[in-house]
Amino acid sequence: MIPNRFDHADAAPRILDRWDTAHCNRADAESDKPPFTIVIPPPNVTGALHLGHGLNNTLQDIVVRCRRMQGYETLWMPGTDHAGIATQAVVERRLKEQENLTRHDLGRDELVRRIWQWKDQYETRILGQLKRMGCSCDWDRLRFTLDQRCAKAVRETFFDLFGKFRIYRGKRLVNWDTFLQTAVSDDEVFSQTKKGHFWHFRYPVIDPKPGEPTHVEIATTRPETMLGDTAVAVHPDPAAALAAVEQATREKLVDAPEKERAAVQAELDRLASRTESMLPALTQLRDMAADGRLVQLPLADRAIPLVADEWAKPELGSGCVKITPAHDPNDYEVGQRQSLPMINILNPDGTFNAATGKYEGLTIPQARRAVVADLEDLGLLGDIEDRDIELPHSDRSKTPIEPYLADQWFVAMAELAQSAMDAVTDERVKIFPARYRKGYLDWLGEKRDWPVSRQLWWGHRIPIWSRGGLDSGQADSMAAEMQQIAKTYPGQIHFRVDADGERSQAVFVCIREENSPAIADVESHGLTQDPDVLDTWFSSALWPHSTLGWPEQTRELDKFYPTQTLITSRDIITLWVARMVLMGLNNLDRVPFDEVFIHPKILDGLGETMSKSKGNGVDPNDIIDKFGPDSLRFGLARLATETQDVRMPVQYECPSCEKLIDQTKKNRSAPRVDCPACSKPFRTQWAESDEDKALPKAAVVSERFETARNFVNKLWNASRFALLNLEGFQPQPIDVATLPIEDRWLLSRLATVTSEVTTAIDTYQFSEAARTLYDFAWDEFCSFYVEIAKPRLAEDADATDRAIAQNVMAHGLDQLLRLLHPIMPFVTESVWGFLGEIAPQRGVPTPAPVESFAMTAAFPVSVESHYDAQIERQFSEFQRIIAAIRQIRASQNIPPRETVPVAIGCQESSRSLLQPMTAYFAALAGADVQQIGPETAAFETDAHLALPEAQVDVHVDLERFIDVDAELFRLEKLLGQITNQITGKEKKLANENFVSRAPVDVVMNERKSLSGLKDQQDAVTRDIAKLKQKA
RNA sequence: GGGCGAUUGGCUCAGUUGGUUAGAGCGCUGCUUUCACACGGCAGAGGUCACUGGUUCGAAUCCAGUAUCGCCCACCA
Repeated sequence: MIPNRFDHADAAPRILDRWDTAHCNRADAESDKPPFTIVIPPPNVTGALHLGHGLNNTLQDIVVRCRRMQGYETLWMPGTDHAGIATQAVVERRLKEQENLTRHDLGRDELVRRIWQWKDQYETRILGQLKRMGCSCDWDRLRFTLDQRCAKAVRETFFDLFGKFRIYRGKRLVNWDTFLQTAVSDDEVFSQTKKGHFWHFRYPVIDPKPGEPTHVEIATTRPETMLGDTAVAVHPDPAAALAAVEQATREKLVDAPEKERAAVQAELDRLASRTESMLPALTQLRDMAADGRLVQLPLADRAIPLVADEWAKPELGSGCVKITPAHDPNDYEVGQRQSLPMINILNPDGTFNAATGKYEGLTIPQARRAVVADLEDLGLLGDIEDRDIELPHSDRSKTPIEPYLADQWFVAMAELAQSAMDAVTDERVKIFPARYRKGYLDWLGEKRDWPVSRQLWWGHRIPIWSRGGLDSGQADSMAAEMQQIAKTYPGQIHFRVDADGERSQAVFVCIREENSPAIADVESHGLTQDPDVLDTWFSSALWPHSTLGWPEQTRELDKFYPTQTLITSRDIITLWVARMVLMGLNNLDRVPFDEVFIHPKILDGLGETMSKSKGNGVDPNDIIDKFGPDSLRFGLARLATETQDVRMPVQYECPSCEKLIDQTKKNRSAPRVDCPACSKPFRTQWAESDEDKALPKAAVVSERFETARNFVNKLWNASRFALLNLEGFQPQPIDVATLPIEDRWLLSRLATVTSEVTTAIDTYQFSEAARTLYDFAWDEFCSFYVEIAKPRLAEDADATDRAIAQNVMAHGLDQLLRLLHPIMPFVTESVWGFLGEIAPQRGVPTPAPVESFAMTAAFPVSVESHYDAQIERQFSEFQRIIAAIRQIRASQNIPPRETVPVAIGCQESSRSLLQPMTAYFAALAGADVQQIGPETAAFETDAHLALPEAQVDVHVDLERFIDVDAELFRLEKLLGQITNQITGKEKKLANENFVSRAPVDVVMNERKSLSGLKDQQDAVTRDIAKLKQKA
């Protein structure tokens, strides 16, 4: 009646439905129970979830379910992240591909509307994935980083920081994406090596004095930027700098490996000759710089200064370097140090602007050709070297990045960063594993101000209105007007007047609320709102409190903040975790979470991170389809160890024959693959042609989940056995002390396992928890307890004992289901339902009615009084005897159905234990135990195995089965092993140092085990002699 | 360039404070299909724990160095 496979596809949706109807996931802010809160790391709405998210959310759900069962008022706050630039870029790219439109064709409102559509679509998909995995979030509380609640928190925070002067405006070089026309953050930039050139050219010195050079030679990979040059730099102390480099190279030569010596030597020679040939000229240029001398910037017809700055490396190029502060990050630094003007030569779309005169309107490549040609005409062009150039590219648009000077809003980090560092150093926030503390502290320690403006349309619009170009009189009267507005709407605006360019001033007003009446007043004075939006991490940083309703003083906030733990991946420790800490402290003066657990990353079989762009990404849904949600979860938890990233070889599943085909670099980027098994083709995510698209699609899966799937099946079937044998179950109180040894053994093991699993989950050792449960369920509960219980549960068994066995079995299964539920919620809930029907009241020692859901049942607490070391030791003796009999049987090829006579030589104390277990020897090893006790005699045709640790001799009667050769082979091999060990131990004990220095108990143990081995050796030798005599 | 981590049977990984014969799953070999489960059961083969030194009575484990791989950060006129 109950099928022999767990049908997850059928059961899981119904179980989800039942949990949902009973509101099992819901957290109640009015509850008296202690709170336990986790906020989800909100997945980006850019696309569907992959296995990395699968892992992240599985681990959270394990903790959440465990705490819920432990009686906490548990809130797992779900939501998604608007992911600013990433989402906008995805939608813009699609717009381009499908409709050949840019965002400017649509306009701001329409583009944002399209992105909302996209968001709705993917949010639905993401939530569907999470729900299918069994994530027990409180779905009614679903948040989005761009929803009204979050918007309110964002504005309140911005307003507060602005008022505290922790938000300021400044010009900075940003990574400019000329395609998307926006600044992108450093982490959205990747480098690509391109073939390029190193161009040398000369700038004329203005009015050279006699003996001075007429030209300064510089070299660059970006000739067109010379139009924005505002200086030429030379090192302030070229002699010392050269000497330092030479010294360093000489030291390198000393310990350079053989194959590199020649290269290092050549470099040293080059430096030496360079010092000789160039030092005088560089020194002279340095003096000229100190003298304030100018050079003529060709094509732009500007005089620019020679400056002395350490950025100019005398060992490189010509030793002089052109300085373009507005278009190069390093030159920008030099410009700041040397107070140089900064000339922007680009328009936002990457074309040259009016400042470049006749080059206006040219694209960068066009301008480059023009500049080079013009310099050549002027005779100022020198050598052109070939060179590989690392060119930064935008991760989003895949186009080259231009460093670009732009107005940006910044968050001043000095105090905020310090507060977040303190929280970790004084352990208000604990990071696991602890090694990740360093990265967190180092990054915050730099206290670099946080640029928060993004030139995007998708995000929280910066709540600042401004008007620039004011003279000082206008600025004063504007300030007075704003003062008036501030009075009219108390607490609604902050304003300040600031410099705007060289001569004029600007007024900036920050408005607190989205629908503030102050907005109309402010705008009536000609102020307009900043078009930029905030960095997506600004709203993410508020996630733990914005989702609970801050800045409102809600019951939820009171009950569920601060949260207890955060489970996330290591690449956002700085971007997200650190910022949540400092924002939590700023807004609520309390850290947002007590503990942070950083879990491993999932890599594919080639050791690469999974991503859709590589084609090795795995959709959790595909794994669920093939293996079921419990297998997905168990498999991930089992692999999530503390030290290692998870290496997960990935396969295509052939849609025709269901064979798994290993992914290789080659086939994972192909649009179609021919199945090597059935030779039918299938398509991949890359299919483009209509022909390919018509093929069936292969799911990308991993056979790594097979073990977990088998485990689910094992548990299901053990449960099935128990259920089938609980017929007529009657709850009754149990006197544990009078139970047979196997029952007390099970209770003792349950006590141990419960405490181990609890500790493992408390300390984020998910792999350990999963393994402990796997081993216990499979090797102990199924392989021993269930097997032993079989005769006791049989219909013809003693009725009294059968009733007891049923009670213990029901209890054992009950406890196992509870322990496994956080990791495998579906199969356990399913079995829980069946068990509840047949045994609605259960428990040892006192039966009680059970909860209707495993999900809301109490998590087991280790019953210390059930732990019994003596029983566990005795039982393992029993297990070892079983193994010994099986070993002998196997070596003799005794057919499984045959029963063999067995004699067990043991101490008197063990006899009373083993005697009642005769039936189990029969059931587990096909043994007919004829004698047990100290005076046991060997059989006439005897196979003998000594278990010295247990002081037990196992004899099997081979009368009917003897295969002399096989038995001799077994004994000779055994003798060899024993002899080897004896040799090792004798050697060890002969070592005077060992005997005198090692602890007494270690030495004693060695002696004891040696004498045991020697007895065994004698016995085996005798057995061999006897056997040979016989033969 | 700086930091972090890894290197254990064919594959993927465990291995607690140094202490008997280094474990598991998959794969492999042999046996096994009325009796919960063949997604099962039993037995077995397979490892000089990356390398070189050191500390120690004793090292997969601690220390130093080397090699390879991975991740993060910085830098690249």
